[in-house]
Amino acid sequence: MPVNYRKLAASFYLHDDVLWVARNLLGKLLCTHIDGLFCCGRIVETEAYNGVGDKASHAYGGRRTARTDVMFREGGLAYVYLCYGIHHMFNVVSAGADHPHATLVRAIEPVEGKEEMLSRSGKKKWDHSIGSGPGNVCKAMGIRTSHTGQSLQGDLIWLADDGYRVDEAGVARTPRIGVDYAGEDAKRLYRFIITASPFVSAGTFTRRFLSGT
DNA sequence: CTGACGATTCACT
DNA sequence: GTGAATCGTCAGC
Repeated sequence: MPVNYRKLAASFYLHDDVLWVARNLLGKLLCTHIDGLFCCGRIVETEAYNGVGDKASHAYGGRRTARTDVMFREGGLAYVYLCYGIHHMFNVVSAGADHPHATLVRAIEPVEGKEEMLSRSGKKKWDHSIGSGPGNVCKAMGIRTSHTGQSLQGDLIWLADDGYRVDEAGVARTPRIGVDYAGEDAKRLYRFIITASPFVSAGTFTRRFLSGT
């Protein structure tokens, strides 16, 4: 990892407000050293899943199963699950034990290891879709469901700060994507994006929401 | 054991 | 905009 990167401290993940975590993950670097390849990308889109009271969360109502168990553990772990039988989704578990908070990383801007990401994506030509959307993020970074439960203090998957700062004017909040089933919770502004990034997913939805039409 | 379905993506119209 | 791909998870029997 480049010398100016600082791995996020364990204390970052213990914050009890998942909205704070989701907001402050913007601009941080998601790094992986998987299959012998080092890659990292700057996080530009996140979604917060706010504990047992959030209908959109896998932990809603205190549901604790083999899959969701990791969310109930102390913050600082990776929660990776399979969606639609095909797509791997990477989440950052936060807060203390028995507070199942998670933040889904939905988009990154590739910074290091771009060739490896392109290769993993299976695409021939570079384009924004490489880091856009939660399934694509995992594909590019090599993250798989077998990595669920991994410590983010470890050397497979971790988060880093290189001093980059995201000012409030460059951040927007919208409802989350694909959680229409969650009733009132579907409307909450739990999605955070760096507005100017071309890697942010769900562009049509995002523009419509932000323009109020 | 069975069946319905999902925090999605992509090809095609 | 529509529909198919594809399989682990979980509720229910």
